[in-house]
Amino acid sequence: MPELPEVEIIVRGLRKNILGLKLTEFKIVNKNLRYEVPKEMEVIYKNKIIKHIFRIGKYGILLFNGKSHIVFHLGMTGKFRFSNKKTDNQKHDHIKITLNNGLILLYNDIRKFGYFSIINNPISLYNFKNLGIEPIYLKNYTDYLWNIIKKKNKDIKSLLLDQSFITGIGNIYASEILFDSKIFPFKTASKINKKSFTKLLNSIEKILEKAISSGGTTIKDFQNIVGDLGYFQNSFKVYGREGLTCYKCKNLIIKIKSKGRSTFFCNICQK
DNA sequence: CTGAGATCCTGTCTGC
DNA sequence: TGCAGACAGGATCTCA
Repeated sequence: MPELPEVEIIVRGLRKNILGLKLTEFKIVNKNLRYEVPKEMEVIYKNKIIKHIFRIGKYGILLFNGKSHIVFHLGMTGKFRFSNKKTDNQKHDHIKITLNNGLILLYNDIRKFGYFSIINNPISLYNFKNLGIEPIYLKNYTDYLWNIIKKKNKDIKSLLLDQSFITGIGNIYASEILFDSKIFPFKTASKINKKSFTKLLNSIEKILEKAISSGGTTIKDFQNIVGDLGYFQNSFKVYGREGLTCYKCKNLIIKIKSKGRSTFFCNICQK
């Protein structure tokens, strides 16, 4: 589900609804996520106040008064929902947070690839997860990124999915970004010229911004915190369009599976 | 340093 | 209708 735009939408929703509230209970319903949810979280966050909520890459951060904060990752199927009923239990609910205004925030994750962890210094995420550049700051790191890209012998699509290069891009937006910048997904990164590279950075910014302003992408089940669906999928040019005609050249969109991930492209428009 | 493939897990869709 | 297999917005590990 969640690439940078979806996580951003979730984080904005949380900020709007629970910033400044106090947790009256932090309950672990099912600790089995990608990493086991630390039991002490139930004690640590009880009666703590949410001071800041923000996003780093595909991670969400909740800052509290005190020294312990929370980092969460939504994996493929992680989602939040609000409830005002204490008895609201659904299959695959993992975390139940009760706020001092009576609202209950539930974290549900079917495939359990997401997680909740304690973090003391959020900036340390950049180090221990080895995160790369935030898409919003790309323009400030043009030289840095160019120096990396011209040394990489892997294909550009793999590089875009590498969170230690640029953080936040996932499988859907990688295909869309490469179509927008007219770059063939399996082109070796080091062979991309400066002009295409500049176009690539522009496309990353453009596509991600448009996705955010569209409320994210809903293919199966992404929804924001109050249940609204995203609609960026209506703007897809290549993702999920294999066998359909390219909007630009009328050639058929191709799907290739590589490294376990599907890649969509137009082999006329993308060189 | 690369790519390929497996793995974690569950639900849904496709084809026979 | 049933069932096996493929596939899914991610990240990480092993092996070649």
